[in-house]
Amino acid sequence: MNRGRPPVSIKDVARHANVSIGTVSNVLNRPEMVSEDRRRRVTQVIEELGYVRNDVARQLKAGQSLTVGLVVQDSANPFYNEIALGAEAAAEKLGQAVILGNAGLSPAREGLYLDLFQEQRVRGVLITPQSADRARIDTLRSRGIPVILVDEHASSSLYCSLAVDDIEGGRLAVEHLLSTGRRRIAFVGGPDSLHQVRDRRTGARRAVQGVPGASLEDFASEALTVLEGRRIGEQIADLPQDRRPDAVFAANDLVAIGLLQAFAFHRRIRVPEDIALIGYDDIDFATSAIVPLSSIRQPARLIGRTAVELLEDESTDPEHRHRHVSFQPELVVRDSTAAP
Amino acid sequence: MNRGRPPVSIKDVARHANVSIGTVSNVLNRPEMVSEDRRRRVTQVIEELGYVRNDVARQLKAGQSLTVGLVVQDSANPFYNEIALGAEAAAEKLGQAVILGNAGLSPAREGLYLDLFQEQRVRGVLITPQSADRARIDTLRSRGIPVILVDEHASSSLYCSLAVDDIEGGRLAVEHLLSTGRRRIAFVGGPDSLHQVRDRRTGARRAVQGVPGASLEDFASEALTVLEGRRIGEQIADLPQDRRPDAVFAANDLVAIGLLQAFAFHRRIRVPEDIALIGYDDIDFATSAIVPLSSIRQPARLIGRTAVELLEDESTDPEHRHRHVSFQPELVVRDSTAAP
DNA sequence: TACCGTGGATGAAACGATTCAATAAATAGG
DNA sequence: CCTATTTATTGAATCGTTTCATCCACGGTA
Repeated sequence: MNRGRPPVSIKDVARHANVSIGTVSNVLNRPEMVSEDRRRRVTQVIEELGYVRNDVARQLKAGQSLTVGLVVQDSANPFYNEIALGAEAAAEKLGQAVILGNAGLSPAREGLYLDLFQEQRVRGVLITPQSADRARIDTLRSRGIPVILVDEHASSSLYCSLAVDDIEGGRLAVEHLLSTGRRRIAFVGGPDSLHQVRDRRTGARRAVQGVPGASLEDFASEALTVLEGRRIGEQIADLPQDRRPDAVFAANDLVAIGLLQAFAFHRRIRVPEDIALIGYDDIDFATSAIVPLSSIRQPARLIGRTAVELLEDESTDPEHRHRHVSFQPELVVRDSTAAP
Repeated sequence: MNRGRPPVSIKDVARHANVSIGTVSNVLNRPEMVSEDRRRRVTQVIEELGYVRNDVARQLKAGQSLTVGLVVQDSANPFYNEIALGAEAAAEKLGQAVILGNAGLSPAREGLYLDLFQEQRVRGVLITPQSADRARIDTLRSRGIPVILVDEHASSSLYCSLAVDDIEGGRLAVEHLLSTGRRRIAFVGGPDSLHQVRDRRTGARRAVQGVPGASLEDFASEALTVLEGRRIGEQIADLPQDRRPDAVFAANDLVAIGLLQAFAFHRRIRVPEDIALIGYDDIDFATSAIVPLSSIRQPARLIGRTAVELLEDESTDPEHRHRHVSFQPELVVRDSTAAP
């Protein structure tokens, strides 16, 4: 126990090794500049005293940290976890660390983490924004902290951004439903402040257009969660059969899983016989849902990795120009959309 | 864009407001000590210049940070995510932040994050350790950084710890299986270095003992993941029917979901008719599995919250005595263990 | 012998905040 | 009007690093 005992500093090491502070620092940072015997002496003292470099002081001096802040919409969504994993892996390669802030679907908490990261002088911020309100993010940017918009295309050219083509994804999903013979399609998702929701719906609309007899009905959820999915599922299940859709496109897999639960509970509705169902994100649990879930896959790890790489480029390359990277979604077919 | 432009410091604010550095600091930290007009002047300049306190410098001076490090075994497991959510919520109340390190089931990465947190001089570390090797953790402790063992009972009295009674949990699970008439029970889990695995198995053994005709067979997995669950599931499915168990207790829900997938793929095996299945942790996705999964619930959020509170106590109360908090698990019955 | 260059080591300044002793100003009391 | 007391403000020291100009000793060269 050494509660309260002040931790060993570089000064202590210097004293014990009978060298100057500068020498110890050199041993740590450019050992080739230090003579053999001193280096050995210092290294040994470091070992003996259990010295650990104080990164706080180091950062203060350097004015730049090796920590990247990542703000995600909802850490309960495995999709964002995958992004985080990708980012972590890339950061590790660069000798950096990722610290995660979970906005938990609340814009207020999003702001809270942005403030915190700003105070901590992180090297940059990766964020999956929740609303179109860019004021806070612009502020960060104007203070000189690089920001990368993840899973969203920047309209301005102030940021790097990376995103999957959600319109294409929506189109893929609904085209697939149509190809299995479904015509009365429902779209479940919300709130509309999320561009993911808007874009996927747009793609869905486009797919429906021009197909004779095909229609798209909208069911607005308040969040992209299992709970909301279940709620809307009950609504759909309660509809008279002739007004019920024969296929549902859910804005993400969590919502789809909620729908599935509701349908399974009202045993009257079978998936895919009565209603076909497709989700979005292709999270791991889609495979293991009550009925294995068709979905639109996004390269989540790659997104996370690329975000960190863009940040690194922005903060080291003086020639850096903001880029907007686009990824393509991919259809994954499972039981939930088998032809009836 | 102000790339490169040095950020605004307290000095700049002082200069613009025609006051001393100390006064600005006072406006920030004890505004009641500063006269009305100066306070206004300073506040206004802060606004104009967009000054943001540099937390790095603040921490250096203070020698203590407001950041808590949390190292989890595997962030892909929703159970640990729940713990993180609980910890975050509690930290927020104390004006602190949680930074997450994901060991990804690798002891090496666990060590890496411990080093990182140590360099960052975090206020303390919450960790769900992966092996019995306490050397690294002891080192941290001896350097004066408080450590809380999460989901594990400390044998020594050097740490606070909190855990769920896994022996009891194992007993609950298998007793339930026995109560539905199953006798040939299989336990799937590993590696044995995880006390969770050992304890849950021990509980299972105790439940089986003394029940005539009941047996417990062991299937060792290499990790507690969906993938490993699927692998063992294939093995079990390939057994001749007379050597097959009639119930499986999986060491956690991810493994259980993997088993479920394997059984569903080999359509020969129906759950619960042919084999009953129970998992552990009661993650959200247990409800929405192919067959809704029975499980043993642990109060994950509460665990996270309590961990932060213990840490706070340890780092502020000079009278602090290490505590070992125990939680009770709870049986949740769903379709996967319905009587045959 | 005087001079120069060089590889190592040093000491002090700087980063941006907090804190505290010292000071200045204002107020009260006699 | 002088002193004592309170209150507001300041300036300097400090935290633990890194960095850089300076310095020193030693060897080689003219």
